[in-house]
Amino acid sequence: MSGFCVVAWGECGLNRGMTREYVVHGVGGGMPLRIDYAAELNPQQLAAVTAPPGPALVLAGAGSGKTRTLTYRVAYLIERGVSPERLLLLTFTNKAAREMMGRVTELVGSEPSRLWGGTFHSIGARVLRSHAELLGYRPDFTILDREDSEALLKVCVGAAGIDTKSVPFPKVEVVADLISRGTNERVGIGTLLERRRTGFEGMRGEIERVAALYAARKQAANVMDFDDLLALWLRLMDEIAEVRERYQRRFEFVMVDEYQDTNQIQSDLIDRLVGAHRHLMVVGDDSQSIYSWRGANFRNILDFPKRYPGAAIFKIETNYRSTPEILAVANAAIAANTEQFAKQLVAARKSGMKPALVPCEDAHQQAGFVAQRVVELHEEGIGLGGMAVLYRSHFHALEVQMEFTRRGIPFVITSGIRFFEQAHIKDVTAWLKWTANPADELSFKRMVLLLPGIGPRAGEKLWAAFGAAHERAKAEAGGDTAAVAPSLVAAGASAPRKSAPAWAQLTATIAQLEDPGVFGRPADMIRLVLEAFYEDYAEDTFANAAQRLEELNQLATYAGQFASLTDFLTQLSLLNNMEAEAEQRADQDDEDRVRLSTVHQAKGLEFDVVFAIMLGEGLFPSGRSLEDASAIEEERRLFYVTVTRAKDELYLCYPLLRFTQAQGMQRLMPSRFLDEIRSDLLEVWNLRSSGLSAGAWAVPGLGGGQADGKGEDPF
DNA sequence: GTTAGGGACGCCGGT
DNA sequence: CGTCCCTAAC
Repeated sequence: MSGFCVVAWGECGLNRGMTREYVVHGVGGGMPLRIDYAAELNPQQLAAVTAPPGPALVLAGAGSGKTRTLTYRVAYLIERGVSPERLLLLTFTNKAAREMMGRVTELVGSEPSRLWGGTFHSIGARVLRSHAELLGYRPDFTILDREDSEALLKVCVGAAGIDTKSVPFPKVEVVADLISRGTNERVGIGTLLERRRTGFEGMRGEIERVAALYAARKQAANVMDFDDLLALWLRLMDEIAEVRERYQRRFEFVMVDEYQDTNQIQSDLIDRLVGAHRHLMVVGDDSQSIYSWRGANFRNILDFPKRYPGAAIFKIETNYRSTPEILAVANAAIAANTEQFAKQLVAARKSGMKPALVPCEDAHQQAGFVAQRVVELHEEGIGLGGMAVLYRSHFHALEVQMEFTRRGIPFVITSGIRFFEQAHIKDVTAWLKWTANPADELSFKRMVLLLPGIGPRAGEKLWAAFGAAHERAKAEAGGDTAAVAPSLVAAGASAPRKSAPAWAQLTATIAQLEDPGVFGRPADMIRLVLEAFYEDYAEDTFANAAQRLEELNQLATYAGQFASLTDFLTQLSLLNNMEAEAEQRADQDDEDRVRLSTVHQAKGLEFDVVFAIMLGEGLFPSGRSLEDASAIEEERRLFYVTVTRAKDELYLCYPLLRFTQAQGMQRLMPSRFLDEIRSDLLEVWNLRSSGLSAGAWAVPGLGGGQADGKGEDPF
């Protein structure tokens, strides 16, 4: 060995007196740090990046280089001699994980392949694959999406003998939510019921019984839902000392991004992962906590210093992203919130355009304005990829979508319907899921219900018949690995007579899928299902069969990059549409399209120009939050996130009228968040009420329009 | 027992 | 506007 460098860190933090040595192989002794940290980071960032081991809280305001700090921290640790496999980098979204890993790769020069980085859920899946047996699962478990888990839960409500018609019982969605919240917040269902006062307090016992049945069913089917990826991971760490010690030893440095979005189970997981060594760095911004509805508790970040006594605290407050004008609006927007760390974002950039306040008559005029302005800005040389339209809810984008389509403005939308949750995608993947995990009852039923003449009833019978046949086959084979196709043939005896030809086709297809030459190659498996069965089925079933088949072909192409079936299926379950798309075209940068996105999905992104639309009371803040002070505070944080996405230009738009099918045309109050901004921080742009054409509005400072009606009260 | 068609209803957000 | 549930016909 040519040499190794030893890094000793002692005398620091709570590890006073404890000296650790890290060895990196294959580099010359005493290798100097390749990256000039002091030159590439500001003093606040540098302090965090070079922080001594031990607990550290980094409070990084919007646009202050949070990701930069975290990636440099990883690079720094690696350069200091910490082996990449000793690091764990947890993020909240797949997007953040991908970005972070990409930047680390760039910085360090080559991909630190043994560095573990990803979302809590994906890391959980990874850990559980290795230890599933310890929890009564097999390593080939499949993952339920929301739809699947609600379907299973529905079965459990029935199995619990609850007659939902004669007894008032919450809907499955509500039961699912209760179970999920209970898991994520680590509280009992009774507590949740009392907290919500929904009137179902008396149903506590029944709901708990359903929850227990649901857990048992999942285990029997060898499937996990999203929450299990966290809950079972934590159980593993809590109950099995060997596993706990193994991961605590392995991950000597744990880093967590977006810590303000962690919920109880996630912060417990973090505690369990770092154990006694406490080399934990968490990064976040309490003002950007926007996931309380799924149990995120920004108290986690507020209380971090209490939870980890002696934690070093770093504040990074220089904002490099936005103009001072935009930052002033951001600071004004968040000021009304009472519960937050005091912090002051300091602008680093020079002055720019004052953010625009754009009252519109209705959503249609608003869409016209956005489209028109996009075209103008594009002509001024701003790339379409640098522009975004942000909104509270998916359906707010409808008019803008139509207007962009009409005018031929290229855009990408983070669609409300998830690609992987569409019927045709789920139909085909059910075949793959079931061959990967023949215990998966839901996938089996989805698959067989596609056949003509087979409904829920026949599906149930076939499932039972298959189970019996397969048990026999396994016993005869003397193991656990009998092929499933022969058992399917046997089960076919209980299929309705008229479905016999289809059943023969299905068993033949499954036999082919099981063939070692095909099994485990997801792209080939998808194509096989398409050819053998689904193309015909789609033609007969869907009006837009051609489009759906095209999407399935795309799915096959996407699947081509996966070496194993399990990897592919896991990825399918954990990635949403947009992320999969982003992965697919990661190398092409033909991204010259305006982005239409919910604020939630735009978190962590930045754009030259941001159009925030539908800023009306009941839309943003959403109607459901109006009665609840803490919900309003969360909406306000969401608004803060919206504003801080903008680098150069920000347009705050709202319609004065809103059409709902329930109440027809209604007057809409502008969002309270707009009222909270001092009026001199914004420039009012008045659109002509007669509709839109080029230059139809006052464009302060751009000379593009006439200043007619400027300053006029829009009401 | 299955499927097709009509009527009611809801509509935040994401792993 | 689409989904879901219920009912009536195949």
